[in-house]
Amino acid sequence: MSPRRASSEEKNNRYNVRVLDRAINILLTLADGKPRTLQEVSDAISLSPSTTFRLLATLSCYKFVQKDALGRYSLGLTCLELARAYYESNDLRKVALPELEALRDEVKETVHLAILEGTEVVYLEKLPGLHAIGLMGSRVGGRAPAYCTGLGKVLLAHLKAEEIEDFLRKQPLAPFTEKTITNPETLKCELEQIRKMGYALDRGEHEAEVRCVAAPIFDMHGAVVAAISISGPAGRMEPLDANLGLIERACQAARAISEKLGFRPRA
Amino acid sequence: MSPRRASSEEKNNRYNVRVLDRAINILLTLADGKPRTLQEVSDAISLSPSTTFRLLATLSCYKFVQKDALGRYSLGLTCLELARAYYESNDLRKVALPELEALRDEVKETVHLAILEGTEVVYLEKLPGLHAIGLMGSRVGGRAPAYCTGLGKVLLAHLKAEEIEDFLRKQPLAPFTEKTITNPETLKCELEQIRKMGYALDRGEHEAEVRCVAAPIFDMHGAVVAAISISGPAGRMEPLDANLGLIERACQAARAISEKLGFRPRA
DNA sequence: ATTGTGGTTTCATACAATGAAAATTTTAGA
DNA sequence: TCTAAAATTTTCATTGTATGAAACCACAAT
Repeated sequence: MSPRRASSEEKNNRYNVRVLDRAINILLTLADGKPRTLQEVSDAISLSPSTTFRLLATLSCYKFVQKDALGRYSLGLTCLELARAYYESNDLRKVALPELEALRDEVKETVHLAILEGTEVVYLEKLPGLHAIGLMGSRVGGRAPAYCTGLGKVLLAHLKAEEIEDFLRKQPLAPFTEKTITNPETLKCELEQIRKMGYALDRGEHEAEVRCVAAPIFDMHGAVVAAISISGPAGRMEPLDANLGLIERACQAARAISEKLGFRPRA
Repeated sequence: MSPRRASSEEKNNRYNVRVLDRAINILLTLADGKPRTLQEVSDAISLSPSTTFRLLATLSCYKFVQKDALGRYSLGLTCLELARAYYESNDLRKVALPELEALRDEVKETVHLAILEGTEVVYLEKLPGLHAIGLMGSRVGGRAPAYCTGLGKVLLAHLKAEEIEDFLRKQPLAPFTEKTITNPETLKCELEQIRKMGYALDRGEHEAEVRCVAAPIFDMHGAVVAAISISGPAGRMEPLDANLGLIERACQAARAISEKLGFRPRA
């Protein structure tokens, strides 16, 4: 699904502690959800079974990982508990939540809050729409490629020109649907547009049946730190460009959140 | 709120890797949500600033922790991502979810899924009721004391007698409300009752205005591995004992989940 | 400017983490 | 059920890594 993190030793800052590096690699490896035996883990991170065993034992004893009945390791409960802590103390999320709830209740469609992380979007909050069970694949803590989602495009649009070039160099523009933008030049134009308009549209570029409007959130320094979106099935959202009420409402909510973060509209 | 984990070095299994131990203690320390400066962290875990610095640098580089504008550390995005992985690959939760949704839609009240962890209950899933905004303090990944919640009591009830004694030795029965059971003997009787009846009631023992019905989930070996509950405001739930429909529905959902886990009703 | 505080880097040293290999347990096969 | 093989757990000697002290630096407060 999302581009997997390369095996190991990729982020060697000068001061990294080796054991920690290794232990973290175990966790990241297990983050794909596949339970592994000791051997499989030790293969995955290229360490001797004895070392791997000791690392897993330590992680295990704090419930960072757990052993299932078949002796295979997977992530443990502590991961969930740390996430709750992160989640609750996340200012952006806390500030945005009331606005997002109001927005969701008003438009009845699914509302997202997300940030840019590398070449991907990470969802910080998802409020499912009030219609039937959502067929949207997004999950809190989950990722999606930036170039083909409303949230992603609006976040990319506000990067520096050089960062955008950088992004294009790193990220191949694979087509998810008919509508996915796969030409770098086209994407750059689109981003330009988005920056000027102040919002992004997604006409099924990632999931064919999903349409979405996204708007950026600014912090007190005027930097874009996150984005929100309203998404729903094509049936209810089209014609998207003409749906000015929805677009306006998304932008307004984003502005309200920005102001709560200390953003001054006319700087 | 929840009893804090003691400072450090408490879980010294023979084979623990020291650095890892220390790094994990940093994470657990930061899990209270309070951002800390380098010094505060190094005090909290009783290590020299240089060592702490290096550990934090490593954690930081994998986004396990992050530094805010004031140079204070708090938990980072990776915690959220690991949790998502844990969450999605959690079989119990996956199996239970459809049942829980059906249950929630039917009774319109808040539905929980939880497990016992030490002397506390950890919520794995929370489906908010369909009435107004919930005043319930529970959160996925969060904890609550076992002895004064429906979920907790039903989970305790199915421990071995010796484990219950153990629990009572460790856990002081502090009163949260008028109704909290603070006498160990009374609690033991209550647990006995619960085991016989097959479900637990909470008449505001933790949060004064909340009532709750909880039922146990069994795995294929007949061991109790989790519990579910229906909770709501006293106004709508009382008279609780007489609310046989609700009780029956909770037990039925729990049984359905148990069977999906391979539990054979009449063994 | 001056001092002080907290953060970062350097460095020599001790000892903690390591892998090889032995011991043990578990699994598979007959 | 017993035997062989595989995987896990433990031991152990060695080395190189994590360590804290102290030097250094950035920056705030005076």
